[in-house]
Amino acid sequence: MMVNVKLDDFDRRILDAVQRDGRVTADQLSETVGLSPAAVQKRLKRLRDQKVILQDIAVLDPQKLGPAMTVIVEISLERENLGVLDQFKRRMRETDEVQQCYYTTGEADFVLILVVRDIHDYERFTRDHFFGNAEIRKFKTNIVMDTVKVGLSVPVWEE
Amino acid sequence: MMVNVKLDDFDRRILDAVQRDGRVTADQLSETVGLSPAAVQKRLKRLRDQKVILQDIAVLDPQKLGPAMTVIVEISLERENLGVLDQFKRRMRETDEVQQCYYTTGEADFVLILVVRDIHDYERFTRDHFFGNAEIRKFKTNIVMDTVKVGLSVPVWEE
DNA sequence: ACTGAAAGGGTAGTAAT
DNA sequence: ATTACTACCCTTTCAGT
Repeated sequence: MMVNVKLDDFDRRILDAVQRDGRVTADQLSETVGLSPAAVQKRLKRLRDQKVILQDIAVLDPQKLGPAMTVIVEISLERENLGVLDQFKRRMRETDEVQQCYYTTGEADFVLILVVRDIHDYERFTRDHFFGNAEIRKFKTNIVMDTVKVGLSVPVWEE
Repeated sequence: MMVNVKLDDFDRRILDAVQRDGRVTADQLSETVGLSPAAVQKRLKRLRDQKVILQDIAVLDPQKLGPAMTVIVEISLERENLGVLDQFKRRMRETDEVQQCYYTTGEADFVLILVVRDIHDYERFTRDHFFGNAEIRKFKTNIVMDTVKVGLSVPVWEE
């Protein structure tokens, strides 16, 4: 379960760089962080092994793949027992249209970020996943008009 | 503003693969898509030039970087005029804690996904960005207890 | 049909990591 | 040593005549 990973400032600088651009070479990185290319590569390998770097991915433009719409949905469940919760989570993880899913406190139990083709596609989604599901008490839909900022970047804080 | 990029099934298979794992080699890709490594690379270059692939990034585990908390905030503005909107958007783009920002229809005007250190850090954020801002009518906070699914993956539809 | 241009794949050699 | 990049050549397609 090793949650305790200690990172120094070199690690932080590397992480800050690769989360902005994962294609920077160790050579370029060596200059910005102040280590040799080989040292940078060793650290990168360690950071991946330790799952500080979870994955390296390409970010696509949804629009370019065809008509696309982002929808944010807040869901309240009927009653929260573990079985229902886990089943719902599993289903969200398995569903392609679900880009992100958060289990939250507050008004909503879940917040989903979906990418669907159009409003009809979303209507179909609600039929398949919400109306057909007795556990869902209500849900609230927010259509995204402007994706102001997207990313998965995390502040790399100084200690 | 050439939005029209036509993609064939080869492109789709490449995109589907790299958005899951951006570190697959052209060699490996060549097998899964059925082209030569060089052809795959040429397509990757084109897809990046055409901004179908927007960026290649490393995804970090926020927890591993120190204490971290994800918060989803729904914001309603006082009155929506273009100046206020644009200024707010710009500010969100510039703020490190703001991982994602969406301008939406529905109950909320904006939905933010923040990554902060702890609840006190969030309190400071609200003071700096919400209470000090006369344009913000109200905001609703959802603390994330479980990040069920994260990613920026998009369905790569068949035509 | 014939030709020439354009697009895209493969091979192979070179540079980078 | 492995992987990425690229220059070169070949095939297919399609436009214009």
